[in-house]
Amino acid sequence: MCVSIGHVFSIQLQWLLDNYETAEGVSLPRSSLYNHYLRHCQEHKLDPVNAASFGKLIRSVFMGLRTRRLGTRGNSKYHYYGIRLKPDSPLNRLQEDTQYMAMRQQPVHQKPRYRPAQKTDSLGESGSHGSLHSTPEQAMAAQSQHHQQYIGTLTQAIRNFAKSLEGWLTNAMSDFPQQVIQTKVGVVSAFAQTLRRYTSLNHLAQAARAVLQNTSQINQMLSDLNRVDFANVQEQASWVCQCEEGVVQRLEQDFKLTLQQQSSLDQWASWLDNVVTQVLKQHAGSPSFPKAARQFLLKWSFYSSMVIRDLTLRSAASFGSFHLIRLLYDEYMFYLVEHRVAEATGETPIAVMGEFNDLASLSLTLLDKDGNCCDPGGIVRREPRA
Amino acid sequence: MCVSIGHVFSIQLQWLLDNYETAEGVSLPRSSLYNHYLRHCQEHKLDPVNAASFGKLIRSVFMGLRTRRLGTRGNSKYHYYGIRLKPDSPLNRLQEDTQYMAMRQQPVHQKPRYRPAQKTDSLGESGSHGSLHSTPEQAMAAQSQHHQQYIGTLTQAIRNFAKSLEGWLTNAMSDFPQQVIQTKVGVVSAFAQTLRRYTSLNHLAQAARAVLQNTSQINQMLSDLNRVDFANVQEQASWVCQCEEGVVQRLEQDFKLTLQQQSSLDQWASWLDNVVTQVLKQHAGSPSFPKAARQFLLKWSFYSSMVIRDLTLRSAASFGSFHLIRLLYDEYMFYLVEHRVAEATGETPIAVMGEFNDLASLSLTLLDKDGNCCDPGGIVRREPRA
DNA sequence: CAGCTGTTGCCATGGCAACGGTTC
DNA sequence: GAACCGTTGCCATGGCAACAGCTG
Repeated sequence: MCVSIGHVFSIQLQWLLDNYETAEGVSLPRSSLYNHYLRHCQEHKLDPVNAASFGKLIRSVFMGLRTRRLGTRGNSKYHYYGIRLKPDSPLNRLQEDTQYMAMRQQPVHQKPRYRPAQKTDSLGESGSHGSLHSTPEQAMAAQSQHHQQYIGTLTQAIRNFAKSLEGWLTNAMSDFPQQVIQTKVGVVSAFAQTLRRYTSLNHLAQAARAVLQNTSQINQMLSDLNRVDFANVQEQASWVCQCEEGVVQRLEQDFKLTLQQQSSLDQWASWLDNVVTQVLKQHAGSPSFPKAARQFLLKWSFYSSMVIRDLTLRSAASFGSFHLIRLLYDEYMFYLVEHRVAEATGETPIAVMGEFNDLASLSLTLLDKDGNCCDPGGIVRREPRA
Repeated sequence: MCVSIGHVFSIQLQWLLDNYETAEGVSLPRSSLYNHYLRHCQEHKLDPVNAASFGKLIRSVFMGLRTRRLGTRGNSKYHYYGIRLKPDSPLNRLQEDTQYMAMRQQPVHQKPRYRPAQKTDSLGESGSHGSLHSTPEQAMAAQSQHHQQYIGTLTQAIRNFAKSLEGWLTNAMSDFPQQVIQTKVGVVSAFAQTLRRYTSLNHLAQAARAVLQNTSQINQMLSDLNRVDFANVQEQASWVCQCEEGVVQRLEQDFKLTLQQQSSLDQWASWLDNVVTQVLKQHAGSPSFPKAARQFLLKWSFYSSMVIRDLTLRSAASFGSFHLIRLLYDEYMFYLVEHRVAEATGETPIAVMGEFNDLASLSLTLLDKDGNCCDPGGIVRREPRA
């Protein structure tokens, strides 16, 4: 037993020593180091310690680490200062979004910022990535290439919410940061609208994909979902929706199954498609088709809300994931149903619902390709702030 | 300006000195001290600093405060150690749930616990509450007077009870005929259900009240809500819900107004009541009343979801508040509608929707009484872990 | 000069694990 | 002895306010 613990420990330790080294004047975001660690654990089927305990480990291995909080105002993140990824570490390939900070790591207040043409040697000390972008412009460029890191922002925010909701509900106390800055809400053109919704959906889909590919999140979702009291949900919803219990149960089972199989967004999309087909087939050809379709959307949404509600009351850790996925799936459902209605009535989807078609004509499948938009994420994440 | 800041500061300071004093061997939960402070600020229309800054204030006033974390395993709460409420403070009346801890505050491991007849003097040094109960029996009695604090514990117990009741019963009756078991379990689980939903709703209401009383949160909500693109919401929802735009806009305006006025839960309850009345009055007396009522619930929920969706995509800081409030209001809407349907059809609410009435017969108003239990919060927060 | 902005010190809170005392 | 439990140390993260360097 002692042996196995020691063994596991030495694996962790070796991994740390293999991939990181002490280095003056550079820092790493704690989260990226910890995320690497989590990934490592997942790959080697080790169960990870939490961030706090990991901190102890790190500090016991690399003595003398200091703490810094870097980032733009209101967005500071904790960093370990005095450590870097080894230049030859395979992790460099996994996540390249951390090094661009390296160039700002000298205790600052030394000045060589924004001196484009002048290659200051204060940057030279790190032989690795930091120096790959030896001018701010290059660093910027690098940064924009690493937009992927923003994908998780939404889920992170929501997860944080889920976490803090617990606190609210118990303590009934909390205060938001006082960043109440009124921004005028201008009149937005339909085009801008469509564009925004496009990018929103795009980001949603990317975030959702990240969730659905993460085994531990999936597992958390499954475990949370299994705690949901579907009998209660049905009990309340049935009066409102008048849905057959059998249908609802089948959907529940199907959903869990699909989740369990770590389905891709593609597979989810066809699952959703199939649901719509099944539900609406009995109305095919009937003049009541549009009405039935609308009712289906209403009820689908209602059931989703009830499940989300249950998850909230249980402070399910996966609340954020479910919320995210629910948004995306509802949106897709909307698209699917509209499409069916358009087919059924012979109208074009545009006639069914104006501009929505512009958005909806993107299928999830399209969104599933590796999102390479270079939008640094101002859409979903909070604007840098005006 | 400096003067006014100084003035405000001195008010705060005077209030602290008036109500608290240093005292060895006793502690106060930080949250209760901070809650008192918030209440004081609210009453005097001062805007409060956050808990962290309040901590600085406290420590600058009462030097030498130490930190302790007391509570049952997994439920520890931070306390200031070395301070107490003054015996003559009016706050004693407000919240009597903190002092019973006093007798356990000696750094412990000293042993005079449970030595009924022997009046140890280790308790003597504090002239106030701690020493009023110099035997465990008296302490018990005092404790039972402070039963308010147990409200939370009670709900916790109820909930745990409700949760495990089913399992117990199934086990206990494992050798009864299968049908008997099923019937019994059914009855009991319905009951457990009711209890569970009662406690959930209670907590929801308390949390919502905290949100609605917090000016900065309200402001955040307003600002976020004003950014919501209701035109877009309506555009999507109208096809599904077929609601009149005018009605929706009026609701939107009303909602914002009610929010702006920092309405109490009572006022919100009557607002909701009024909404139901307005919407359903055109169906009064009609046989389609129940149907209309159900449709209303569906559409209400759908619109809520759309707004929440918009808030999510904007990463609104007040997302959590809205989510919380939405859960509560939906629940209340459910109750209201059911009640109306029962009236309209002449059935009892129970007939309309079985056991739900048991829960629903609590109005929000009842829940609005000051729930100041210091419930360690096992209800909504995640269970200690299995 | 006044106004921004990144950084950091001080505080809060919370998870986990170790410790020492109690109970069975 | 084993199991349990309250407490505490060490770590994490995050808000706010003060500071200092920029920028206009």
